[in-house]
Amino acid sequence: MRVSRIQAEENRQTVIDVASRLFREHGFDGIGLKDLMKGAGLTQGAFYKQFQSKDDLAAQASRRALESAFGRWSAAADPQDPLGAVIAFYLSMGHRADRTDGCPVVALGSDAARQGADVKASFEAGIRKYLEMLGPWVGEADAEEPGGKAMAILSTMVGAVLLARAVNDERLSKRFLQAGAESVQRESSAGRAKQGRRK
Amino acid sequence: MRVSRIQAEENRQTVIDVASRLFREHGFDGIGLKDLMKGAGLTQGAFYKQFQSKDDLAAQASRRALESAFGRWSAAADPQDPLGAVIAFYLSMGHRADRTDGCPVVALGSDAARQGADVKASFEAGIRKYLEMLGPWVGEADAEEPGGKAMAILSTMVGAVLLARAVNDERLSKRFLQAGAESVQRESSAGRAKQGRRK
DNA sequence: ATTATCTATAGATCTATAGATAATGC
DNA sequence: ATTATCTATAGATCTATAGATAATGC
Repeated sequence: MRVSRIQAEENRQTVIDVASRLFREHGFDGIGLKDLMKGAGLTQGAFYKQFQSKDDLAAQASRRALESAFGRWSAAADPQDPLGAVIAFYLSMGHRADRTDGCPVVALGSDAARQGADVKASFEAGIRKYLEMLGPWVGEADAEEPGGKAMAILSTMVGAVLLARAVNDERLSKRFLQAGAESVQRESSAGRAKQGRRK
Repeated sequence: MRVSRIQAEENRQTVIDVASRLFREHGFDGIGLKDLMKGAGLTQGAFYKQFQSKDDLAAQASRRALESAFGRWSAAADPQDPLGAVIAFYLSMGHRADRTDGCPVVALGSDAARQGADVKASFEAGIRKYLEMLGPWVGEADAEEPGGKAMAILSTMVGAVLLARAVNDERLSKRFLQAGAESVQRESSAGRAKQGRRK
């Protein structure tokens, strides 16, 4: 029954990956350890050799989910128009429909607010990375502290997808995504104009 | 043990009120029927004479929560500068700290996305009311369909509070709220300028 | 000898239902 | 007679732990 240390570490990573997706789909309270472990091909009994508690896994899975989402932004951002490219997939009906692999801030933001400091630390680290990436795109210098324009734009993007998911009417959802995209474009081009970098 | 019909109806309303607050605090999956009923001074056994299921209560409590939040907007909105007044409390550290009585879209938006059509219908109705109220404040005519500017502004407000709650660092939270407020003011004054109503 | 995973289980809690009780409503 | 609420419980599920097993690592 025992497996090698390498295999055990691989299993641990698989559990974190699976949890990062299943938590986004069902919420932290919406799925149990049994189903999380089953998703990784293991049984519930193996859990506590790998993690301290369900909260511990929630923190690690949140970190993993944010990293994965950041990777998507990096991959999508083509050099010509990185913000436009990110907006195109973030503010889309595809993203609205795909909680499992979508942005964890939207999928779990309300849940994260009820969690402990560890889960919030994972979110905070991921959110800071988003802001660092957004800053230069909207005409803000690389700075220690994130800029207000990047923060407002991220808020608009997150809010638009959250609202698009909270309603039944798909036409209304589309309008939230579209309105968000237009607003972000306005805000960002105003920023770049100030720097004399309007395209 | 039996109470009058009037008392029974009062009890029902109390359960809905209590649930609208406790769901915002703990999430739909984070609190059970026993504690919900205890909050209204009843026992769990009385639940199913009043509601079809927990989902049924979730839909009714969501409706109640949105109505209550809309009431707060109406109360806060002074005629001189209604948007400014709403922003002042919505994008505040007080609102960040008070999930229980705060905006249900922020407190339960991620959860609502996982719920059935009834809960989403409650959210949709409430969100449409928010938009109807916002429209005229940002220079949009009263129309059948909500305007894009109001939708973008609501997205920014919701997103800013969601992000402010998902991080540990209070300074970062404040900056999200501040950045959201400034962005909304920019967007709305641009709207009013177009209509020649700049103050 | 150590240990990663398994099966089994403790003890709590969850939603929902059943039957008893006592007050209302006719 | 009806019924709003109560106590009690069914049956499922939850997190966490205990002990068995079998392969690894020394």
